[in-house]
Amino acid sequence: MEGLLSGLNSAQRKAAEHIKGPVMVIAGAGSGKTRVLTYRIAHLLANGVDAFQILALTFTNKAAREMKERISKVVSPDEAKNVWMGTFHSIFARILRVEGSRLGFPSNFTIYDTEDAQKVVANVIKELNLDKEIYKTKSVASRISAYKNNLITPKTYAARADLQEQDASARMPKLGDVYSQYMERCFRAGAMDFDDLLLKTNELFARFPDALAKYQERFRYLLVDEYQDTNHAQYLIVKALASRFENICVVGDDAQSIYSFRGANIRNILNFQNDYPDAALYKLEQNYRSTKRIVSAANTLISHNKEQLQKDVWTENPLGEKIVVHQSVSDSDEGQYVAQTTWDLVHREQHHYSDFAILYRTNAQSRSFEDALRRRNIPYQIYGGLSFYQRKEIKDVLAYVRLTVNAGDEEALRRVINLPGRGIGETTLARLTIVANEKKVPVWEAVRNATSWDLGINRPTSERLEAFADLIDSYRIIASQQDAFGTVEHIVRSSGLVKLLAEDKSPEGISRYENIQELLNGIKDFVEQQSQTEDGNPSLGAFLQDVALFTDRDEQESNEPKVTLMTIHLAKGLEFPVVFVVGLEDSLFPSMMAMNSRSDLEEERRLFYVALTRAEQRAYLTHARVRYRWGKLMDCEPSRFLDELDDEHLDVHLPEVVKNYGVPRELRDAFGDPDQPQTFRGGGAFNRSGSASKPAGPPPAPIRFRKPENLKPLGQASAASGIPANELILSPGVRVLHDRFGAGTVTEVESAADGGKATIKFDNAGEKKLLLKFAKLQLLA
DNA sequence: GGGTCTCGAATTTTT
DNA sequence: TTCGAGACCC
Repeated sequence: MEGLLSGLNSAQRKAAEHIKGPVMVIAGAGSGKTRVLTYRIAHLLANGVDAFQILALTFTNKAAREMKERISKVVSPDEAKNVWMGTFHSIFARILRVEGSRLGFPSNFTIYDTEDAQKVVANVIKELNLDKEIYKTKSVASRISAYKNNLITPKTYAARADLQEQDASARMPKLGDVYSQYMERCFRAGAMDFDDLLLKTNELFARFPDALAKYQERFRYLLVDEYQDTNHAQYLIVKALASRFENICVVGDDAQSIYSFRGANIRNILNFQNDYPDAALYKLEQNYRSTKRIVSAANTLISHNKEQLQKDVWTENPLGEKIVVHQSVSDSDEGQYVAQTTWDLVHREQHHYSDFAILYRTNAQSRSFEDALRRRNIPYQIYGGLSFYQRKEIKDVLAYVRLTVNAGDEEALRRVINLPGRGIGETTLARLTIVANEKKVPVWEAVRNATSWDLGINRPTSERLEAFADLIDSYRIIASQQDAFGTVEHIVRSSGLVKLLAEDKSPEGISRYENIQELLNGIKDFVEQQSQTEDGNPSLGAFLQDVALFTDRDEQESNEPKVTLMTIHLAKGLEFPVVFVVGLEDSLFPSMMAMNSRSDLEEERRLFYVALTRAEQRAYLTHARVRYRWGKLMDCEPSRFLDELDDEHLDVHLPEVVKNYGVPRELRDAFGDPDQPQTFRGGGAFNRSGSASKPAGPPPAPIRFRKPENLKPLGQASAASGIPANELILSPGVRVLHDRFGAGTVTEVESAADGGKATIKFDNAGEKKLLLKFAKLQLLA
């Protein structure tokens, strides 16, 4: 143990060894926060603390998993296993499975994801006959979510004139009704949404002091990672649990608080010392990640924020290269610059593709980079967007599973009752809902008793309903006899889902079919994993609990080095040798919606801080002068944040013609004039000078110069000319490699508005027609 | 009850 | 532009 701790610097070590009483660790970017948490837990165990008495809360599954792995290496894996470590949601879901009956929830309650929750809201709005133009599903759902995160229940809401007034002035006087009806429906379905997991935990602890005492007694040592991102509900849970022994250690960085739009409250960390006047404060200020220039630029940037805890991040790392600020003509040009620079660095400095990250403010920006990378045949991986478990076909299968485990699950029922088509339509469903509401029972009850209850539904339809109920009941029997894999395999076959998908021979349909296979493989893995641990449970119910909160996007990690593309939000906690922060333009970054208030703008600045501090060796900041947004060509001004970096660390790239203008404020004056867009629509000249200033090196794929009037993103420009970008590298006879099908030969390439298709004869998988935008094809030499 | 078309909205999103 | 929801028609 001593050896372990000696690997820490003095601040890290003090934070790890201070185990009694409240501790706050302010951990600057790259300062070894995870090391401290890991060693702190190891140190607790070494000092005789029972592993069962430690609770560590994180925000992502990934963070929890990584910490678990690290701890297993330091102490015995058996002991590490006994530490409760997980996300707020998974830990409290686990507790609610045990204690939820006190609140009237079954132990097999369903967890509704955001999509499910929104569907419930939409149904309620409809049933209450409210104007859906005013009561927009999404905004109603997010209001409800915000209330829950602030522990405002429908009952509290009814007593809060201020909130009601607020909603009334947003023309939604009935919001309280929607909210309480929503809660009622979830309750009846035996379902909790993500916010409920926190809200109900608070309710449990408030209403049942013995339950609180039990967990206070059990979890004597609390650790909370990313404390700056806790919302009010999480804050209260932590506070309640800690109030007995006050052995609480929170770790965070106020400068990296970027989730206020989800209810995260930066005050929680700023006020920690008010909550615990005796709290010890440790600051981790030495950065081990980035060069001096990057650290210094980031410090200067964040110093523009008024609200922050005082700290002084420094590093012993080398000075490093200047941060490159690059201006591009257009968004597609920006993509080309990033791809070209990546290619150059890989070929001239022996970087691997996995060293690179392209970070953007919004997901929509990924396209120009995909296009450019694909043209150079640079492998990349986009993170974010739909995760595997959010795909329709996967959710369909899981809906059957959910319904099997919890018959009350109304959203699951609605999803699959007519999938595949069983002649049960909207009208029937509406009838069922009305009757269920009248009787205050789950909709399932109405389905199950369709023939015996008087539903006002014709005979054949009632019989179809009963047949459906029989089908689900039969799954329940299978589930009690077989493991999760056997059950789900049976479900997808006998429900007709597989047949439905197998009939769809389109590339998308094939991909959906493959996803189901993938899901089954995943379940097989789960079952095998469970059978390897002594207290493992391979049942369907256990699988569902595992999967409900695993909406993670870190599933597929391949061995092949790839460039990473993700939003800055997703990049928090990660690091890369080379980082491109792209789209640094006012109203994109900072976002248009964040420019109205100082606190919003400060959050955007923190976001930029997070982006910049992901970089270890090199950082590139790019912005474009024009960009396609919402289908329109827009003039863009450089981000105000660029002005906030010190010039001495910057290396500013401009197209030759404008080099002598300086940056970036002047740039705005020179090019921000919307009346003269022609100035820089002389695309050709700028393009040429732009590429002339790039480091030498042959581009591996053809780059076409656009005509002035054709200044469009690559995909569009080339589609117009009949040669979609994707197809530039594909032609009959070309050998390619597909993730799943292996090697094959292209036999035909078709143009299409959506990016084209290719027919490929695979060596071992036969001939397939693939949509190029889905098939991640690699060229074979 | 199921398919097609048109209209409208469009940050970030650990769970 | 792109996606999804809802209207409309068979």
